[in-house]
Amino acid sequence: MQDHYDAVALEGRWQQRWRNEGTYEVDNDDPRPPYYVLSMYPYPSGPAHMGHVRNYTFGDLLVRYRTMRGDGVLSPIGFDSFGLPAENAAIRTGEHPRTFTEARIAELSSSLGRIGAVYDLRRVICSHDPEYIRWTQWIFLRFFEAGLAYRDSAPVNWCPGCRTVLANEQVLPDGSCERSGDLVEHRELAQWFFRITAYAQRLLDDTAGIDWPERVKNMQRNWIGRSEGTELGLPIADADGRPRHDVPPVEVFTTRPDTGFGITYAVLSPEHPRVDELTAPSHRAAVEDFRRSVATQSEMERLSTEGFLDKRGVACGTSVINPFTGRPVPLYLADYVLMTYGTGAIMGVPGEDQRDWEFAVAHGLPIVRTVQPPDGWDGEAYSGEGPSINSEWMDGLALADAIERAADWLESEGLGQRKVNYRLRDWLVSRQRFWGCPIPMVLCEACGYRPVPESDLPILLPDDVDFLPTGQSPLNAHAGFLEASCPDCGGAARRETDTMDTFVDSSWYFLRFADPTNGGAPFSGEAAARWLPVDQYIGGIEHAILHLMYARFFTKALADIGVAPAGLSEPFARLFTQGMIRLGGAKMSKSRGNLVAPEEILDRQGADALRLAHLQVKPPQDDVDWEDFGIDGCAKFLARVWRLVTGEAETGASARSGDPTVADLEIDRGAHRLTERVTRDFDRWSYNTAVAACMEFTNDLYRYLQAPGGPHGETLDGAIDRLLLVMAPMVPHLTAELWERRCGRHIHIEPWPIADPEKLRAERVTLVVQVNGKVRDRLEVDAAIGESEAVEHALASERVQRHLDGDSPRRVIARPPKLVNLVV
RNA sequence: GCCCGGAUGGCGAAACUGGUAGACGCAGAGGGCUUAAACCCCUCGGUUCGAAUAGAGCGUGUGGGUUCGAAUCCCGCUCCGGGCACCA
Repeated sequence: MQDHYDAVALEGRWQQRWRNEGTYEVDNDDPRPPYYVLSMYPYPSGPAHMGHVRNYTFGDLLVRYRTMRGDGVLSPIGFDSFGLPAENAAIRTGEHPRTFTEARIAELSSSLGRIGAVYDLRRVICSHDPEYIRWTQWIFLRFFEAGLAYRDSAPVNWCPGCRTVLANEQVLPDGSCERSGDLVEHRELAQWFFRITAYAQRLLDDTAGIDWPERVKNMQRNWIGRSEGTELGLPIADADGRPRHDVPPVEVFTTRPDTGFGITYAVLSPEHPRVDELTAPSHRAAVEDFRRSVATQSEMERLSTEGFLDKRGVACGTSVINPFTGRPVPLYLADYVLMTYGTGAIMGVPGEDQRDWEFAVAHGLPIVRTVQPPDGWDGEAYSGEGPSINSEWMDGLALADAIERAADWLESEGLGQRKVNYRLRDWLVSRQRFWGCPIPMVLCEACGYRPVPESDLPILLPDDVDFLPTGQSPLNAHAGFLEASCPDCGGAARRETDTMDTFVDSSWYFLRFADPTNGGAPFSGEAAARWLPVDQYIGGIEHAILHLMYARFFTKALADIGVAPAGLSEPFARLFTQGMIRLGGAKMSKSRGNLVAPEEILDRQGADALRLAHLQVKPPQDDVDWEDFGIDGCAKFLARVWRLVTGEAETGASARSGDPTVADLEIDRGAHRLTERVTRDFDRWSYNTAVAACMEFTNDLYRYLQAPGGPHGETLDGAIDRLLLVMAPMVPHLTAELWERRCGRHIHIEPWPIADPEKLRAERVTLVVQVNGKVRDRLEVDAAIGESEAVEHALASERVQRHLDGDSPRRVIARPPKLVNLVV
């Protein structure tokens, strides 16, 4: 065992061996306890980038660790292989997205292998695989049957750059496209939706039972945005200011029904369906102008007009009745009232809402306070706690009581009812793109949109297509694809050319992994029940809302319609979100051109050094700067371990015999302590400290070996065994090689070492002696020292005596064997 | 504006339930090995005063508090990061 550490050569050998021997393949009837580790499947963009390396290193560590712990670990990998980049490349070069994508998959797959990540490669799935398409479409049809998929005309976010509709989630707060950065426009289009809002409450409630980072759960709760309030009707006023009974009232939603006496106006969204009906002839021209200007505004412009509320609203020339006072108040249109939230209309209560206050001032409307602001209040609207005023039968009530009383009154008078609103909208899944899963519907002139029969699945994308520079989906021009017959009447029909948002594919792939070759169903209930929920899901924080929310929705919906096991309500029992990698302060990404290619490091220093650097640099959940990585230091440490184990380092240990030395005892104890620390650190995602523990122990071994009176050969062997075993999940190649050389066995199927509690206990410990809380001395004492003995020792210390200044301690706090604090 | 996190040496960080602040690594200094350099091995290192390997003071963003004892718990503030945001 004298040759030098050649990481690159030995890594290739081991990677091949794990693949050939199927070391990490697991069957669905494996007798070991099931454990499902999943790293988010990647979009195949070519060779792995540093973010991939980080993600798959963490996942791989866990797969190997749990395997050594005795679990039957399901470790699958797949590719999120539909999506825009392949289609953009096709538009540029003419290469079919499928061949383009498959080349990228081969590259990515190979680089994942090169970092030493191991998977059950029999279970690989790709979103664009015909079998996967079949079951994605099959699920769409089940959702359609269940009323969870529907077509509706809706104002949509249209990205002119991508020439497609975007989900709300894909529009950035400044109104630009998440992907292309183009300004998103508003258009009215008929689109396919998934009814995720039907699950809003369950998606909210069930966050309580999953072991996810609080931050992510919080983001999801924010996104769902539950709001409790009351919906009430404001009757339309006639010319004399009396309520009309021949037309329905304007419905508004409010969280503050207690402010009802302060309603001094009402506002409709410009898109509200009753605008025409409720506009007086005298105001029609102004209202029409206003609606046109709003429609052509981008989200950005609409936001930028903040602060000029006089220009952002227009009067309708009609009035509605404040049901609390019975008096008429004017009706307006304003662009800040959204048709997509609540009822698309609001009541204006300037006294308690700052935006309403500003609107009232801009339009010369009266302001009536209905909550008494605190003394010295010099602000405008007051939305805090306080007794009701100017509110007749509510006067004097505290805020919470007033809200209840007002809601009760509205309900008892038949004027309104309590209601819960959510910010969450239905999921728009239509994309006017080619490279996605076709939506399995046809449009029959006679029957309308009809689902294609199950026997026709999968509906596949044609190969003979031309990509136009306009970016239009070539499906619209492909006669063979378009042509269809109606499954109901048999008449001519046109196939749907919209494809599904790629988030649909990633909303159920983790279920398919449980049963990836099932030809009669997306997966069997039995297989899903065995593996799901995923025991540990690992991915980037950037998926905190979209992917994770959609996957949760799918899991619940599939369980409800009897496809997934009834008891399966959540897909991912535990979630870990790793931090991003930055370079020069910016997130590393292809579009920024600041990628560091892992391949170069793999060629030079090897996968183990790169993996170790990822583990060591920072706590895994933190964002990390590439500048902070110490690859060289990690490579140096691995070479140090190599020399220690192969005996290149001078040991002389094997020559020793006889009674155990102090070094023997301490090294043995250190080895058990190492085992304990690494185990605990793995279980709590503290990989940086696990690496530190290994380095520390290695340093200790070197020092002991050089000091006179070193350890016996057996002690050293035992210590090295433990060191290699606990390092195996982190640096799998080096440890596998050294282990095989030592004992001819395969380290990755060895059992995980257990720390002997007896050996964790030290015999001598440091007793800290404080005087008035300041450390004045440190004494080596027996670990079993008693309280009085510890105090005795402390008082005997010369340094301590000096600080006691002749006094005897007024109070003694003894925590043997670690600390004595003398108070004078 | 609302909701979450953070803040510790030159740098990344560690400190399990309040009990030795700075483990481990990077960068740095010194020494050993070597004809020499690299590699490798060992040692040092928060800061101030001090000749000191003597001793002492000060130190975990900031101001208070609780406690024998606070990086850790409580209250106020500052700064940084993230999420949501005309949401009625």
